[in-house]
Parts: sequence; structure tokens; C-alpha cells
Amino acid sequence: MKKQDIPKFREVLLSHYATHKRDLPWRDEGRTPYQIWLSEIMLQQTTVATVVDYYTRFLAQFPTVEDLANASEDDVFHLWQGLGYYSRARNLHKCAKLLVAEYGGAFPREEGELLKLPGIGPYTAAAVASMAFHVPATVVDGNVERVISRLYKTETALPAAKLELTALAKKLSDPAHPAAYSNAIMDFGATVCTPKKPLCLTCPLQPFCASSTPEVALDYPKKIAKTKKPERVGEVFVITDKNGDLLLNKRPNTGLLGGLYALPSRGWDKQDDPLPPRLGYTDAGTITHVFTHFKLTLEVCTATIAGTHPQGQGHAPDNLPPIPTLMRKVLLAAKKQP
DNA sequence: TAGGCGTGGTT
DNA sequence: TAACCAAGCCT
Repeated sequence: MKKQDIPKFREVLLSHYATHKRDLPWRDEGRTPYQIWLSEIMLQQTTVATVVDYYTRFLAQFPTVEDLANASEDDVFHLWQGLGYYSRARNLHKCAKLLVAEYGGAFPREEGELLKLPGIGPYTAAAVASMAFHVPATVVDGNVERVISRLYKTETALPAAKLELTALAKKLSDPAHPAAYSNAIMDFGATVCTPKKPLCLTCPLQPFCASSTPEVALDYPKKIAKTKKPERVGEVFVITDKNGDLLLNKRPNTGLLGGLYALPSRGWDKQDDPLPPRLGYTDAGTITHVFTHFKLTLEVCTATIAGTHPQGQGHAPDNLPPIPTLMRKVLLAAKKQP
């Protein structure tokens, strides 16, 4: 795209956004920086459809950053359970506490200051600066990378292309309309310039685009081929005591499913959990679960003990601490096969 | 810097 | 069904 075409490009993009604006809760008039920040954290690698309900529930319980800062970590994880990437919840909580303790409960307005906060990287800093404070800042997410790469037919493969794409994105973004432009270009990627079925034939940006047909567009952005997921297998144990309580352990704060609670298991994770001695188990079948970097198959073993679980490790099934979806699957399998 | 880090929907 | 994808961040 020529430099003199950029104003027209912005005009067309913003005009398309104005007429195709999706009604999303974090986009409502009068949303606070806290609310916009929360939505951006939840939307990291997570679909809009999944986020909406979590977002609504979260704000109902924690309407302000002070409410979040004062919450217990378990309460935060409870609202996050099932959403995945749990370090986001930990950093969200940490960030809220930091804001209240050292920033007077208010977000900084500048991209560079936002970037210093836990859980806020280049994308989220630009998103909050532009959307919450109308400060010129260029968002570069997966959508933007795809749109820009197709507009210019960039040949460098991701993730190495990130720098090049960011430089191009900065030239295109509209400093006069930071919030609208950020939303517009990402919406455009999500609804028109989509990964699998780009709508090139009716695309309003076609006059500016070096691809301009689906056949060409689908080749961009170039990507490094991903390696196949390894498979892991193990056993997981559903152990009920005489009160009907389940045995759960809190996982370490870092690493996989960090900070959540889990049924004892063996064979697949970094460490095997200790088990009650000399126990006979009933086979309740297997469950499978796919993580980002491996596939897991667990044999579900159930047992009942005559005594009670150690203090703090027994939990009533109707009042469980935050557990990941993986463990929900295990409990469902155990319930089906009594 | 490349890999760790969840989950659910789509193709 | 296996692979891909979704408003990335951290180490």
C-alpha cells in the first residue's frame, strides 16, 4: 500500500466497523479501564463466545479493582476455573493488588507503564491504552498479524515476522481514533479476513490489498510448521472417605494448572502424588484431555477409605475448591461408573 | 528465544 | 479425527 493510500484505508476500515460493530459487553459505553483490562486478559487466546459469561460473572462478584484486590486467591480461581491458562488469573489478582497498593487503584495511561504490570504484555498494553484511555497505541494480535500479512503479502514466517508486522501495523493505525481503530482492525480480522474463509470477494479493503483473492490470502501469514503433540498416560484416583469427602491436593503455583486443586495422580505429571496405603481400586474407565503441548489419557481409579482424609485435604463434592476441567472430566467418569 | 501454558469450537 | 485456531504472556 502506498503512503498516500493510508488515510483512505483508515477511513474505509473505520466506516466498516461503524456499520458492522458487534455488541460486546466490554464495548458498552462507560466501561471503566478495570473492565476493559479484565476483558483483554480473558480474551488472551480465548474466544469471544467463551469469555462473555465468565466476564459477566466476574464483574458481578468483583465490580471494582479494589474488590478484586481484596479477594482470596481461591475465590479468583473459582471464577476462572474452566477458562484455562490459569497464570492469567494469578497475574490478574497480583496486578489488582499492585494497583491498589502502589498506583492509588488507577491504571497508568501510557503503554510503557502498563507494560510493567504483571500479565500485561505488548498486546494488552496497547489495547488498554487505546481502548480505555484513547491514547494512540497499536494493537498487534493474531488478527492484526493475519490482516497485515495479507495486505502486504509478507514472506517472513511467524513468529519471526512479528517485528516486521508490528512496524507495518504502526504505520497503518489511526492516531486520531485509537479505540475505534484497535477494535476495527481486530473485528475485521475476526469477521472478514478470517483464517480459513476470508471474504475477499466482498472485502472493503480489497483496493488496498496485495492478496485480494482467497487463494492468495490463504497462503498468508506464512508459518513455521508445528511439531506433533506427544502423548502421555497415567492414573488418577478418586478416593472418598467415610464422610463422602474427596482427597484433593493444591498444585504448586507455577507450571501446569498452577495453583488449582487436583485429584492425586501418577505417571504423567512432573511428580507422582502420595496415596493411602494398601488400597484396592475399582477401574472407572479412562478419560482423555488435550493440553497445548501434549495429549493425556488417564485411567480413573476409585476407592473408599474407612477413615477420614487428612485435615485440609478432604473436600465435600458439593463444595469443591477450584479445579481444572481435566479433573471435572475425571469426577464425571467416576460418577458414571459407581 | 523457543517452549510452557487450557480449553472448546471448527474444519 | 487430527489439526488448527482463539483480542498472548512469561521465562
